[in-house]
Amino acid sequence: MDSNELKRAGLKATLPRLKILQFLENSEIRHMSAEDVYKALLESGEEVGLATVYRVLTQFEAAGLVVRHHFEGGQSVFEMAQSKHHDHILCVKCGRVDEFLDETIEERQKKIAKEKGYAMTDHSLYIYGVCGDCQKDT
Amino acid sequence: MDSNELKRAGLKATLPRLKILQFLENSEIRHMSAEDVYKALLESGEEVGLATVYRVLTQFEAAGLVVRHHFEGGQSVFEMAQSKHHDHILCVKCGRVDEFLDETIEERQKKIAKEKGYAMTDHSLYIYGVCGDCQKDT
DNA sequence: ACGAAAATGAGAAGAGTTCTCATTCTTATT
DNA sequence: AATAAGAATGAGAACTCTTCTCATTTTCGT
Ligand SMILES: [Mn+2]
Ligand SMILES: [Mn+2]
Ligand SMILES: [Zn+2]
Ligand SMILES: [Zn+2]
Repeated sequence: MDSNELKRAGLKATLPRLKILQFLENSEIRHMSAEDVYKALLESGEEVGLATVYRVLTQFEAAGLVVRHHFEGGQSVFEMAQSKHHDHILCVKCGRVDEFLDETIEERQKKIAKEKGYAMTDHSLYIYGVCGDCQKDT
Repeated sequence: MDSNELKRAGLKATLPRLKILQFLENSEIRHMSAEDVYKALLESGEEVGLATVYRVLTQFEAAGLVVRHHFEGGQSVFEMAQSKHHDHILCVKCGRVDEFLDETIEERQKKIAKEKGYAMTDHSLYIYGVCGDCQKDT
């Protein structure tokens, strides 16, 4: 029962929130835009408004249930929060997304922030390239 | 004469392009949105259309004269291209932007791309935090 | 089951950016 | 210097993504 997960997050267990949470948890695709989630729910026969999807994803983000990313292309992309932070490498041809965590980079970032006198709150790192599969296709 | 710089870039030396290029070159602020450029030109009495500013900045980007960044907040931000690539650390309170270049991070990124089988084309790294000045203010 | 408070959904609105197309400007050629 | 062909401009329409508004529906403690 996901309703407990919502309760724990301080959110009422409404139908739209349950549907969205279940969908995110069960989807094989980890990184999805609000529109992706909306369309997928529609196609599986679930009735949810687009405005609600946006609202709920933002609430999930605030509650720490999901993480929002700003990949190139203008839309926000969401994924279920994992225990450990990670960064992303994306294929500019097919949109594939891979994840990585590099402690050296993480440390360096902290060092840079300190050197520049900043109290670091966050960071975002995206590597763009052509994935192995797309390199084959000519 | 900036017109030569434009010619070299394969662009006709039109008045709007010259104005925008001069403004970018002489501005003390390095990182600006299209709207910033547009408003600044208006205020200094120059007549340029907003659509033209967007168009010209995109052309300058394609020509390698300027670099486009996607800072948080949804707008594209532009700066005159420098000889050397660099990344950014931004204050979430006042919007201040500092630049840095860390060879260790650069190398690590290449390594990660290789490990994941990607032919790396680009990367973007933003560190967010509270700058020294803003830490003082309460 | 009831009622107060919160959430939803449809569509309007907003922000940032691109597009359309009639008019103006640039530049190569006389 | 005048001309002409093609390119660039600017005003506003249009587009995309996201948030807001508000009437209606749902949740949940009693
Ligand atoms: Mn991820
Ligand atoms: Mn910079
Ligand atoms: Zn690919
Ligand atoms: Zn600051």
